[in-house]
Amino acid sequence: MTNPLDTIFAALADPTRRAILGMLLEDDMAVTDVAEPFAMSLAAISKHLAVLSDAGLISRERRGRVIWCKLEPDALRDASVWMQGFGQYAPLDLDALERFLEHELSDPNLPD
Amino acid sequence: MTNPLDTIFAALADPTRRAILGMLLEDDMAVTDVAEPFAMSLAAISKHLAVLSDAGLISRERRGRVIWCKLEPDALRDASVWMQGFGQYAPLDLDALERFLEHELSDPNLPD
DNA sequence: AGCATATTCAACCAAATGGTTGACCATCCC
DNA sequence: GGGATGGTCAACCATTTGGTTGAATATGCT
Repeated sequence: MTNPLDTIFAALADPTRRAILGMLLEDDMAVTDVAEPFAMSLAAISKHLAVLSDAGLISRERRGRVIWCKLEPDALRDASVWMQGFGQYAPLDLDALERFLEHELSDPNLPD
Repeated sequence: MTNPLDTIFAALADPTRRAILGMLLEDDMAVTDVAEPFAMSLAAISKHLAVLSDAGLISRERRGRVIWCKLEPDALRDASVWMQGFGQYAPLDLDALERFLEHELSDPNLPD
């Protein structure tokens, strides 16, 4: 009954979760490795991963005793398409993208 | 200190607020008129508009005793650009856009 | 079997969210 | 001035959120 976009946008509203997505953009990761750079408990990261998973933004696959997290960019397409309804802007602005990736993905809310 | 994307995505996570954005896409509206189709108090809508305004997604201008709400699509560009970093998908899919506009904007979470 | 590693679960907590109602300003009109 | 209209403010409430800690579960290693 709740719209998938509710869940997707809510998942994206947290800087820790966006940082996680940025990390997974480079490669699949185990939960422990995802948690490593953050200044919070493993359980907290596990919850964040559950939120991302519920939103369909990532998938988790157990292999042995480690659970591998994988980015699922398809879920973002829905949200992106929805937002394009409001755009008088160029939908593919690579320069702006690059600036944002620097500010967002290479400078996530990670501890020093 | 908090990232603008936090606020923008959080604002988009609520179906009422997305419906409001969809309404404002057609034309600027007074607060009372925005509230009219929803089954909740004017004060609640006023709060939603404040959230959207804080996120930069709309602006409000008082003219006489009525406050006009106006869509500010620029704020969405930032979020859209951020999301494009995750896309192996076509960033401008007009067919999908059209389908979404039908499901989302012409069928928002409005009461019957 | 026994221990270490990987991850989640459960209970708890503080703060934020989304709604309500009633009082309060501001503006227009007579 | 006085009344109706447009909107916000303040206090309150229930639920959700984002974090904690400690216990539990599952797998791998020797």
